[in-house]
Amino acid sequence: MVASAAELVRRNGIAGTGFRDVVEHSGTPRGSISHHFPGGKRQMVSEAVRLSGAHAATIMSHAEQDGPAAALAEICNVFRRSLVATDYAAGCPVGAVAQEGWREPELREAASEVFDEWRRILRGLMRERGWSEERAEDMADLAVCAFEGALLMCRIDRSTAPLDHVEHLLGPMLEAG
Amino acid sequence: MVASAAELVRRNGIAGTGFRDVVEHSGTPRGSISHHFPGGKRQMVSEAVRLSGAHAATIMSHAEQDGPAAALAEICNVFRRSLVATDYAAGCPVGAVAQEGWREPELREAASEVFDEWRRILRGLMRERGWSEERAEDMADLAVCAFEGALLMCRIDRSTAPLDHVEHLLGPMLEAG
DNA sequence: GTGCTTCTATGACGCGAGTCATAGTACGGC
DNA sequence: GCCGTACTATGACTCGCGTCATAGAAGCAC
Repeated sequence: MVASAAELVRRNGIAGTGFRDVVEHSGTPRGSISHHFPGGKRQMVSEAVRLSGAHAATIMSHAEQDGPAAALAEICNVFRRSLVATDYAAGCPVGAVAQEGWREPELREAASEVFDEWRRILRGLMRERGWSEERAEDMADLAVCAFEGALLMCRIDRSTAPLDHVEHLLGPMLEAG
Repeated sequence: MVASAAELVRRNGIAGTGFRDVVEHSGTPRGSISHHFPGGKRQMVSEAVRLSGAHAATIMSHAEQDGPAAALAEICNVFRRSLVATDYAAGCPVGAVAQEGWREPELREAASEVFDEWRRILRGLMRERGWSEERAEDMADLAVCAFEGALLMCRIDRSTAPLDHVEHLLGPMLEAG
């Protein structure tokens, strides 16, 4: 159910994702919404964001031993495949929450933690490559920002070019301190 | 009225911005909505995006003679001031449409044109600095992606640090081919 | 089997949204 | 003075949403 919510939020945003859509998409019973999510929609979206964030973090960690550029390439590949497979409907659920749900403290905090973990992973990989703490932090910020922005722009362009360019330019930068 | 719509969409997104909010914020008569916007909400948001996009384009153009880094710095400064002045409520209306309104062809096209113009401006400035056509295109993509992503992340972090980092890292890159 | 907890089914409720119809007003050309 | 056009006022209508209340079913300890 949380996975379905994440998938639908990716595509349609928070406001565009209703409980009715979620139960239909997941095949779960409708009557148990308020039982599993006593916190209502906020809770469901919050959990969906954390799930997606953790998923992305493990993807990056898979390429951990190959350095920061490989981690970026890996996550870009996954999202690029999602984009083309869904005809550019699937963006990033965390970005969706950052855009629509930032007023809700619960959602803002969930997104914040996800972004922090992503940056922490990249920072760690860059430090292993000999980056200074400060430069690693700045660069990790840049990478995550560019990645999120690229997902936005890919949908608008109906093309993976922005993501390709971001990966192509940022990859070498992440390696060489 | 369009300006008010742009301002409200920046803050609350499309779904979070109703006609009632717009007429209240702008002080315009409520009864004339369907007269001025026969295309409904879509039309209003579309015009708001184009207005904001043109506004940002003129801001970048003001620093035109000082090169691409100055143009980026200028637009970053404007949005940074908006962020702190509104306690991190004001994001980018174009980004909001890219996230929420991309399914509506009219909105998608409006956002697409705005992004294209921004990239075109940056590309032109970089070509003047001796960049190759291909590298200039890639780099312009990266700059706009990182900028949009930074606005997202600034709201979540409640800090201008992501935007600062993007500007500091990207500025020198835009100058030196 | 009985009773308790956990989960599911169904539907009603209230709210706020976008839209639209109808009526009213201001104003300029002739 | 008259009329056509441009704009405004008001409110009703429908629709879909999140939420909640109530009732029913399944599993399980004893």
